[in-house]
Amino acid sequence: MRPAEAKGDIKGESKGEHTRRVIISRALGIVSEVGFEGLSIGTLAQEAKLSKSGLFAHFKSKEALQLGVVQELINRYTLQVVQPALAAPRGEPRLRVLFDKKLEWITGASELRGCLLQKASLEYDNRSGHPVRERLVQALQDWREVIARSAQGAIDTGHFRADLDTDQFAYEFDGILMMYQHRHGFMREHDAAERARAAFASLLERSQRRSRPR
Amino acid sequence: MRPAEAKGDIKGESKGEHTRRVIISRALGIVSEVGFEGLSIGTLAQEAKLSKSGLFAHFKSKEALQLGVVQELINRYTLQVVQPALAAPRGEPRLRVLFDKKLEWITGASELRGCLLQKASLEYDNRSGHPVRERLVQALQDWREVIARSAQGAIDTGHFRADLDTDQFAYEFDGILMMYQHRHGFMREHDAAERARAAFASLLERSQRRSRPR
DNA sequence: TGACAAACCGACCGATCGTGCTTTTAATGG
DNA sequence: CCATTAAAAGCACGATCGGTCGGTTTGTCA
Repeated sequence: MRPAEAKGDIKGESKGEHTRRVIISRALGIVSEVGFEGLSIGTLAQEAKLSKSGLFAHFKSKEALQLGVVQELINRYTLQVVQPALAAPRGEPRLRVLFDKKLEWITGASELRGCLLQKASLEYDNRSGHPVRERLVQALQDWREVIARSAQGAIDTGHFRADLDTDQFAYEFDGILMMYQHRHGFMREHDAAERARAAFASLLERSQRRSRPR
Repeated sequence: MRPAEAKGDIKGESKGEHTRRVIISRALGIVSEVGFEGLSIGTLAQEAKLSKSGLFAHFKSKEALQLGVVQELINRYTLQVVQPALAAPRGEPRLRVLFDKKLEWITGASELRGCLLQKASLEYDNRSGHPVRERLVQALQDWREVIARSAQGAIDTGHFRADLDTDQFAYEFDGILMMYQHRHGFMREHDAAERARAAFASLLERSQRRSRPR
């Protein structure tokens, strides 16, 4: 019979599960280099030291492979960006952590270059109905809500003024970070992080209470 | 037969030049659908009603083709976004036109979906040394300077406060627009334009004179 | 340990990729 | 109107694409 495949068994990991993790890990590296659509089975197999068919046995299609990669990306994003923020105290501190962690995520201490979610969203933006696109849309909606709810938390704690539009806050928050991805990753500007932090400081200031008299 | 196609017929244009324009025009459409690297000679030839080799004769390599497409993109961008702004009066009005025109450009009144320059910049962001990348970097630096210089103009005309950091202004200006591309083109949010305009209004307000004492 | 399923491989498929080389067709100029 | 030249087609190449299939190795459990 099948071995007991209880969910989330990291220690008792079967060979196949281990290989699958290796594959997706390598795939992430490739995707960050040649883009999402540029990920090919052959190259990936070579990278993972497997035969094409051996690799293919783990995913019944390329689309499933792409979905797996996207899901892994989302998992890492949640782990490295969202969760540290949720662990921070509510209000402005949480938003600062959220910003800093995403900045780190984009800067890419690891081998990943830039925010692959953003990259992927541009690659799939007119692939209506494509499962990968739908998954990305959902993930990025979740992300937007994380920002907006954190902003609402800052209102509740009294850091932010009560009439702040939290969705508008999320829009500008993410805009600053998207621009950082562009200035840092593509334009290779050395002072991109300073610009981003300055913009964020400005956003925070004008979101705080009694920031402007009328 | 002289196919005087209603499509922009330039007077002293030889056959080859006309065909080249048709090719690049079709290529732009394809690029906006399948991305920049996804542009293939075969598909493009079919679209332009040419044989693969017939098309290939116009560009000695695929890289040259890509460069041609990028250049055409830059030309259109200059024509539809930058020049209308330069025709507007200096100061805040010019910046408003710059913003509106880029918003229209992203929204894509034509068949083009979203800002292909942004799309391309993400596809080539780790292709260091690639001619297409270098061309894009230069174009986007020019764009950044257009914004910054327009902001400087607004300082000179007295609309903006004298101590405004024009580069910081350009950063936030473009960030709002990049976010619009994401919210409109990918997330398909109906109120993306309102969000963008609100963010821009806020940016303008806090750039104006006597908005806040430091 | 033996059996059986999971994991993996090598060969192969048709299609398409970018790119040459040669030939034919069409435009142009004297 | 014809000769020259430019433009496009025809054809073929090696490589790679996603994907299939039959068989072999290897891990796991009774």
